Amino acid sequence: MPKQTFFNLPERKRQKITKAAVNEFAEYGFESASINRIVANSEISKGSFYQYFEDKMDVFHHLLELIAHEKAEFFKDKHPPDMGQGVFEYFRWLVKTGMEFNSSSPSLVRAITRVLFVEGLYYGKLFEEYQKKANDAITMMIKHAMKLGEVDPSIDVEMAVMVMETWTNAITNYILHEGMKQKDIMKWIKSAKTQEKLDKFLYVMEYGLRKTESRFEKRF
Amino acid sequence: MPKQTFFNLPERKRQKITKAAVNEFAEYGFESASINRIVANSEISKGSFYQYFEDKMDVFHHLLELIAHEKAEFFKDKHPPDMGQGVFEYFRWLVKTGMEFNSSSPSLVRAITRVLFVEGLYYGKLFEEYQKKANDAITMMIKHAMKLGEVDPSIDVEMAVMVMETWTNAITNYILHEGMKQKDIMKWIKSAKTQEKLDKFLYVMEYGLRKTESRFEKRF
DNA sequence: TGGCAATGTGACCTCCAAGTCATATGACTA
DNA sequence: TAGTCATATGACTTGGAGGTCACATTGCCA
Repeated sequence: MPKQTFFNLPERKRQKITKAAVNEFAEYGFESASINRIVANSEISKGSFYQYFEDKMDVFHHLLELIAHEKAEFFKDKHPPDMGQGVFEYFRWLVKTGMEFNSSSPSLVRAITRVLFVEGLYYGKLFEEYQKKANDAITMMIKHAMKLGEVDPSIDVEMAVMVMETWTNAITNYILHEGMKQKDIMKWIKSAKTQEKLDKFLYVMEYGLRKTESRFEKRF
Repeated sequence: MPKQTFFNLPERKRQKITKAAVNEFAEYGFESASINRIVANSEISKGSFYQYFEDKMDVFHHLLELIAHEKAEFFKDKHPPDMGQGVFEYFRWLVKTGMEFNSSSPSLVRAITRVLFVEGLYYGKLFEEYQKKANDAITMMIKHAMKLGEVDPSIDVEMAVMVMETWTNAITNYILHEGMKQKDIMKWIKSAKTQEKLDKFLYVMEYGLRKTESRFEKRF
């Protein structure tokens, strides 16, 4: 947690620092992020930085809190489909709405995912608790879907969770990577073409790659 | 490419250096790998290092050549199933045999995948050509499978390739991560339990997560 | 044995990182 | 106005990175 001094700062200054930190982590990841550069880009002195934050991890924590807050705000007035529609429909909504959120703060999301789910793979316990949070939510969803008989019962919960996480990550990476090239990323996300792409991703997750008689030509 | 001096070295010394480099990249990735540590762990002097290699990238290139060579050796006397068995059967064989290879040189594989497919995501053009090679092979396979009508035709080639790559990566990461905890990783890979796990991964890729009437209880 | 080319060495260079601290600034209070 | 306290500053310390180079050691051949 940043120190009180940081929260006493005028809004604009705080945002400038936050923005510089976001860009730094998004571009360099955690390990290679440089406090010197953050300081230079936010036009504060090195000494000030250490009056606001304990260290690099502390700034990153601030970003984690920020994204949690922003995500909550973003999802507050969105309405998920009824669970009666099925878990896959719910997950589809979740991913699509999640991507809209991502496109509303692409750098912040990129910074967080890069650190948590890419570097995090190798940093052991450092970021474990944050990864666990995402995991828990998906686990609950899967267990629910299993009870309803929507998920293939020959797949165990642990694996299904891993599949969904793998896909969420792959899609997020894909969207951020492609989206960064667009001039209006939100518009691009909402475009029919991108939405169709998302549908295809989720379709493959749901039905697999193999052509099977029963469902051929049902979609697209 | 390492300099000639490196190849003039006695086998044992060369192996010691290689081993130190492998461990360094496996543990720290490319960016954070330290030549000082490689030098210390291989018990050569800094000066010698620069007589053998141009720079950090040069050592890494050596590892890329090494893994290509070792992989070719490993696969030389393995026999893939007939293509008549179907592309998915072939892919299953490829992944399983690939995992056996991975367990025969886990640190080397970990070093390479970490750099190419994790850091590589963010380093732009640096490692592009190597990623492309893997891509091309899978693309060919998919196109072949499409012609034979094994892959769902509503999925385009590009996406199918991405799916297979995503899976190959996810499985490799999973296996290396879990496998590193085992005392005999090769034995663990070949165990019925692990093989079943691999089958399930590939089953999900092939048929998806959703329970569908037609194939329920056909497997496991 | 003497001489020379190839190989090996580590002190040293520059650069940049994280983190510290004596000092300056400026706003508010007695 | 004088005094006090929170805030701001950047020169400085330490440490480790990549890379260089003058010199030492080795091995081989005339």
